[in-house]
Amino acid sequence: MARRSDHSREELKALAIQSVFNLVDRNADVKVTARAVTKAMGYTVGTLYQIFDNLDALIAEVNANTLERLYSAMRAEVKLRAENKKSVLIIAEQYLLLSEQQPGRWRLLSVGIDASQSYESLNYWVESIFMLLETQLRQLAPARTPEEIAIAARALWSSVHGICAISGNTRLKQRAQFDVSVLVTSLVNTYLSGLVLDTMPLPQSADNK
Amino acid sequence: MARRSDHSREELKALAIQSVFNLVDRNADVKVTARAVTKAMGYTVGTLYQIFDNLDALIAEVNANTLERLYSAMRAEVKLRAENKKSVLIIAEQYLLLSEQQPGRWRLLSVGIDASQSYESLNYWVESIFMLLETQLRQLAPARTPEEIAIAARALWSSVHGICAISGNTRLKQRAQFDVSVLVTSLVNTYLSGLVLDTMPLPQSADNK
DNA sequence: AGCCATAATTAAACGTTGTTTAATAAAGAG
DNA sequence: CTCTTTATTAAACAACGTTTAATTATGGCT
Repeated sequence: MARRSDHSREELKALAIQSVFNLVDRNADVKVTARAVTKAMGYTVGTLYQIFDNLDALIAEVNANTLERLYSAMRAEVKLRAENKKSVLIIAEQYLLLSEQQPGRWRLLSVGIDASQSYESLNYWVESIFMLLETQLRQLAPARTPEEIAIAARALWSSVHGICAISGNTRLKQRAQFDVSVLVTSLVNTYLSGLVLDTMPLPQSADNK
Repeated sequence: MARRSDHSREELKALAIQSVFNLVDRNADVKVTARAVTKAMGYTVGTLYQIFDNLDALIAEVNANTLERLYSAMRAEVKLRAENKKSVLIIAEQYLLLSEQQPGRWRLLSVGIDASQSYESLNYWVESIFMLLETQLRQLAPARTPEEIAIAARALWSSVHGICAISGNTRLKQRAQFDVSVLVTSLVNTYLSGLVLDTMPLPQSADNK
């Protein structure tokens, strides 16, 4: 059952990524293990290490793929429903949609963010999303400086992620638990109101180490 | 080297928790493993399972301990510096302080939140912090309904956590990275401005799917 | 065609993890 | 002093990421 050369190295990479998607889409809580992935590919575990340096590298590529799709969806929705609804809220809702409708992919992304590893491809798409977000923030609050806009974008992104991470994972069997979308909407709307209405400037980054 | 009965069951529990603190305080990135903890206690691995159901149960107790200390610190600082600075910002800064000055304990808490397990003791202290936060929010925005206050508290808590989680772990070697405290301050101040100034009500939880 | 070097694939192994089980050794009761 | 009980340990288990050695197929060469 050895050597098939059915797939080129690039095909194997894509196959591995697709296999991870299949695994976590079928069961969001599944452990994405090296043997499980390669078995789903129709190979044995060793093959993974001919394609990737290690399992984390594969997960990073998967996450980059997820972020790319997320970015495209955000961009498309913003273009489609411009003037209709606040664009920043649309962007946030797309992130929320990912965490709700593809929880497996989102969970992979969520733990990957903490992984302390900074992979190139990952950062590229995060930066892209930041740029998209900053563009909308600039339109919304033209009085703010570029640095204030950059800070706002990062604060918003991290906040929406935090809401999804805590309220999404904490089992909702808890009493008086609020829907995640309510929290996200509240955060974005209220923060944006403050950004537009408040005359006090945001703190300068000059005082950071 | 067997049976010492030097410690009662309760003492062993406290010893285990303290050992975990010692481990992560010495090195925030260390893997908290069953064998490492019991070795630090002066016992072998099996002893852990006579005290706790499993390793996660120990970590949950550690996290409850961390949250209790955090709650006390928040409460003390709010009382101490009342009228001086916005109390909500003080509360947020205490969370930030934990993540910066005791990163090991914070990391344990951070991954524990995603653990999908809801331990009693953990939830108790989270609820306590929420109540403290809601009290301050009520004073700050008396016009808001109790539900709006509750939503604001959860949105703020999750957001501050998200900022610490993303900006704290992503290696700051990144260009143009902003200090975590700047992001937290921006988020809290701007959100609070919106909460006070904006006349639009927060979204009701009735209109969500 | 047939052989050989090269490379892909696998099987097996290593060290480490959480957890369980059987063996050991200490403490208290009679 | 012996016996029962129980804390503690040593050893084992399965699963994990990763590495190594053994296979097996492919493509080039004569």
